[in-house]
Amino acid sequence: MKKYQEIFNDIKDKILSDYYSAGTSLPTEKDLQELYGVSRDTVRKALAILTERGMIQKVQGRGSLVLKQELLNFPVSGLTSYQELTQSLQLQSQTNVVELDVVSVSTSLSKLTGFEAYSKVWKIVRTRSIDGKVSVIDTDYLAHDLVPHMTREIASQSIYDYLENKLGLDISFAQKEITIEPTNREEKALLQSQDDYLVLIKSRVFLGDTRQFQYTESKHKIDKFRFVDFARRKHSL
Amino acid sequence: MKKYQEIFNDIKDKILSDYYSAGTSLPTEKDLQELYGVSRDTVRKALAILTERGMIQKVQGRGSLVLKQELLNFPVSGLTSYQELTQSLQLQSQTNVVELDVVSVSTSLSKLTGFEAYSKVWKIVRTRSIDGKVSVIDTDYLAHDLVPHMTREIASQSIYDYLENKLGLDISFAQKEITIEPTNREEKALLQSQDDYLVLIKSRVFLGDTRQFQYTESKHKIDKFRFVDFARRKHSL
DNA sequence: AAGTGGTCTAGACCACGTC
DNA sequence: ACGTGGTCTAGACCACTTT
Repeated sequence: MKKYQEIFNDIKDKILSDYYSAGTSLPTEKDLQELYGVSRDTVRKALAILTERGMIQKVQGRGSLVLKQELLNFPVSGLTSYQELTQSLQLQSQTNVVELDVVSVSTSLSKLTGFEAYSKVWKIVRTRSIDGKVSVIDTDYLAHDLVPHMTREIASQSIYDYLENKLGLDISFAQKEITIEPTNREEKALLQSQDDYLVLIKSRVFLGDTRQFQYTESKHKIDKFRFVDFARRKHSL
Repeated sequence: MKKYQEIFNDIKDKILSDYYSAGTSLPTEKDLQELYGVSRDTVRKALAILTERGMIQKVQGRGSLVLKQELLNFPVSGLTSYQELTQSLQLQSQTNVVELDVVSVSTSLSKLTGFEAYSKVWKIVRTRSIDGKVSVIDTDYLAHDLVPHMTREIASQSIYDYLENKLGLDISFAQKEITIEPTNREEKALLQSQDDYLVLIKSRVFLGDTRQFQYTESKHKIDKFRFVDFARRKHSL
């Protein structure tokens, strides 16, 4: 583990356990430097991650202030998988695999998904239920050359866990788009709903070496959708 | 202007103008260091911003790859004001000030907005129209002690421009939440719409010294809403 | 083996806020 | 005046990819 990651973790835990509480200041960079026995730059790297996550705010001349965490409990932002989400919130959740096939990418599907035409991809359709009620329909396309093996068993658990921990893929970044779309008959049936609209999240997901391995359309029941974000103002940089 | 900002700007412009084109590599850090006549750390700071914005991806041992920008044209993410947005997209947009008052914060309004009870705030209701059609209703609450002066004139232009450039406020970060809500009669009238739902964006916005100066509810017509985001996977850090 | 980015160090000086 | 974080430098060594 890198030193700055360990320091970040330690400070993060201390903030979450209220050892450093909201509204107070963290120790100065000089003090943290001595506390952990590292250079100032290493401390500053850890503080930079805390800043980016919205846990602290640095004010020149004053120090690093600990921010209130109340609104940040639900991290739909930042590329978190459904499985990780329900686990961290301890929700009772069930996944049902509706479809699992290998398909060839047509030219129109290529335009939508970003995958090369005529390449092979897995198509996986799943429904996600909480308290026995379907709240999400996921349609995943996975590059077949990066994910040669896939089963209903894996798809009903966490695909991300399998990709990262079994296949060792380095999932790195995503481009996402959220819109509201009219619901068709099939979607109404799957969602067991008469709502005329659903929330559609399209994402293209890439590995650390910039190869695309996934395209997903995630359709949320309109009353089950909530997106929480922490944003920093990017001045005219 | 800071050196790393200038370097960031220069590389950003070169990417946008296709001087460095998607799929190719940036010069090495050593080359950039010599090109700009700075230390390696300063180059790395500029590259870190490009990475965070999703413009490049660094791959150890290979270099900094330029990513495709196609999905990132519409930066609703990252705390951009409506005025800045319509300007950068060159949309014809009109703002109509429906209400402008000073109100005292009740206990319930305090809970919603995050402002202290019994403090004074501006309440501003505005509609935003594109091509003569209302697409957004904004309800803003601004801390009166931080913004002592407000007019219909300012509210119909850009409030953010006034706050940053006239008052010199340092707008820094926000906590945002996006949900879909049923539309009431008044909202239907303002949006000139029969839709049963609208997109609600609640945000609390803070200054660099962590004082809250704004709470906003932004209600979007459901078919006019689009949210695009670039997200990096935050491993179990 | 050579070249790339990733981490870490030690030190300097500046900008800002508080006292 | 002092203490804080912000910027910048120069150099070392490590991890990974390519040749």
